[in-house]
Amino acid sequence: MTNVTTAATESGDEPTPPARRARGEQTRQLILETALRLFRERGYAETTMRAIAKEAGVAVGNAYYYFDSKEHLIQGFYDRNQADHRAASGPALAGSADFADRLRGVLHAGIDVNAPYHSFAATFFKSAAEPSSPLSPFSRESSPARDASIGLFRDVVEGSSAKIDPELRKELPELLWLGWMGVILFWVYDKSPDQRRTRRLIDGAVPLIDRLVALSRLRVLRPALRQILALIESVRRDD
Amino acid sequence: MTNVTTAATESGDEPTPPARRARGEQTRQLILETALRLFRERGYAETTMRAIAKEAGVAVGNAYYYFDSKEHLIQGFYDRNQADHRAASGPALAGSADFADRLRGVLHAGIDVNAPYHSFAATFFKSAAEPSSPLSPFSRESSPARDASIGLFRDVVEGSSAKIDPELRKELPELLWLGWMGVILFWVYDKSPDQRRTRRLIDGAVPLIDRLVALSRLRVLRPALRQILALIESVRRDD
DNA sequence: CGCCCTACTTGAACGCGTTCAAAGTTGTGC
DNA sequence: GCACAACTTTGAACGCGTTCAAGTAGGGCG
Repeated sequence: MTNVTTAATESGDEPTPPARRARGEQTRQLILETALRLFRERGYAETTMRAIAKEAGVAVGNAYYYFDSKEHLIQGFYDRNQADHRAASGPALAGSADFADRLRGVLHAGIDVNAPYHSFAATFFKSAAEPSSPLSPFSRESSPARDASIGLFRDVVEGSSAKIDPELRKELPELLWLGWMGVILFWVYDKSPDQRRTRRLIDGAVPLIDRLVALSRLRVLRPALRQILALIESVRRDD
Repeated sequence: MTNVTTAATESGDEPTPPARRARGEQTRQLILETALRLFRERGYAETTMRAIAKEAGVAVGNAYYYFDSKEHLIQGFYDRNQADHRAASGPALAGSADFADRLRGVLHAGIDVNAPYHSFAATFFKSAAEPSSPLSPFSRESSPARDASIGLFRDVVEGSSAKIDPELRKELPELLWLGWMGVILFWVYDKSPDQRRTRRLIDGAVPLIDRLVALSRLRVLRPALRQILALIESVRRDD
């Protein structure tokens, strides 16, 4: 774990906050790094806040000064993972203009990136499932990571040579992201060696999606497509 | 099968114990009833094991004699809910032979039954999301409730006049159950008044499913259907 | 320099889910 | 009746996440 924060803390001119003390930010990073390391080494449930504090050389209360709860520490994991996913998707997005290739590449890259955390991800996944939790992929707190992820699928669509119905094209990135959440859900439950069932799911589903997307321009299917898009729209309304 | 887990599990087919002592079963029911009542009144997280014990007039430890954990109390909720769902589906299943009507009726009945528990269901949903949890809808412990639920959707299919591709017909109950899990997932996250977005989702999705199922018999779509069924099969393999 | 203000830090304490050794209760065989 | 074993019940105690009143420190201003 390389300390990425030094550069930021050394500069004496921070933009938004009063640039007076960067000491706190150092402690914050220290606690976060320590926590993520222990999560990886021992698992989430087995890592106590007391252990994190002790290992980081601070008091328990100090961790709560920087993080609202133990769960909030995972948000850092999310953010880093999202960045890794984009990086790992680079080759696939640069290598082909074929929609199916691009989608398959990004999905497999996502699984690659998450693979080392399979067992540990499963245990903290339960936190993410609670709708009111800030860790939920649908929560306001997760929206930066979510938007970044949707952006990744926007790149899949926009960089592809596929001819797509314009109305569908608009919705497709978010729909693909939703599908990706489904894949992650499947992956979390996947106990097969190397999660190969998830790989098969991706390889099998991508051609189907590809064909479905291509069919979206057929005039015969226009009413059906419209109906689906209308359903999505009507379901999205309200709050 | 190997029912060695706790002394608390149903002793229905165990050979050894003399069936004389049913006194424990009374206490077990008392604790369960009290717990579910308090969950409904105060919510899951806000109901403490101490409060359940006090309200039931027993010691905390006694609750743990019959239930491995606070989460295990929810299994009772599951079972009852499943029975209620079937009962509430009666009219819809008796009233029409139209596939869409039957499916819509069963789905709405399921939401009706769960509605009183919406806020509390959301908090216990996080337990269900953990793959290793016995509360997971895919777990071995949940298989009785799961099988019963799949059976409900089998009734939807078998009692309907819809003409369905025979291969699809075989898989359809389980697929509909999976879809039902998706609806529940959506419902848990649905914060609109009376969860009306979930109602709209059902009303919008049912005709689409109905049409899709009807199309399954078209010869042109046979290869596509085969491909989908093959994907399901290939993903199901392994463990 | 010295004082203040505020960002930061502390650790005891709280209530929680859970455990467990001990005690109580009850049916059965002698 | 008695003793024994199995079943049931108890509540103090443990370790956890979390809170909070109290303390510390270091830059800015007089």
